[in-house]
Amino acid sequence: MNYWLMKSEPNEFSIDDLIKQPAQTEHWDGVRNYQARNMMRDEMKIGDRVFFYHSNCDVPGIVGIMEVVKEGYPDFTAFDPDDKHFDPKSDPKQPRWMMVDVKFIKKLSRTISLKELKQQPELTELSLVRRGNRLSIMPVTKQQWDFILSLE
DNA sequence: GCCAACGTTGGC
DNA sequence: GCCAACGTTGGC
Repeated sequence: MNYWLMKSEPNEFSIDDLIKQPAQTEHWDGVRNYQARNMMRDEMKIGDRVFFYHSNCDVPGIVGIMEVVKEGYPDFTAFDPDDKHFDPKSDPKQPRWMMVDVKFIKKLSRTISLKELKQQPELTELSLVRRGNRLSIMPVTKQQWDFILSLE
């Protein structure tokens, strides 16, 4: 099993929004970055665990856990001219963007803030805390995963 | 293939 | 709202 972290702006889609979805499952659409796309297309597998991270908000940080329940498939929002994430260059016959489905597992008892994560010597290799890293999806090692959960 | 211009991300 | 960092685009 692999571990991941995925960012979302809570005023766009928060962990509480995920909880409200049917089967507490939602497709993770709108990723328009090739590196992140490749991870969803090639590496994320059913059963993988994912931290839900709230970005661009009062207290950026990890707020919960979800799991991958459907592996990479075309992000259909790219085909919809009315969608915010419409990309005219993504051809349905040869989709440019991919997504996975994720299912809610749990909320953490508290937000583990970015500030706190940055203070941990154990996490200096975590992409999230590295300067200038803006990837919205990133891998987390098992060691990092377990350590982060030990902070809760 | 280089690189300047531009757009986006996201912390602060 | 600012702006640093980074990715993408497109002219050449």
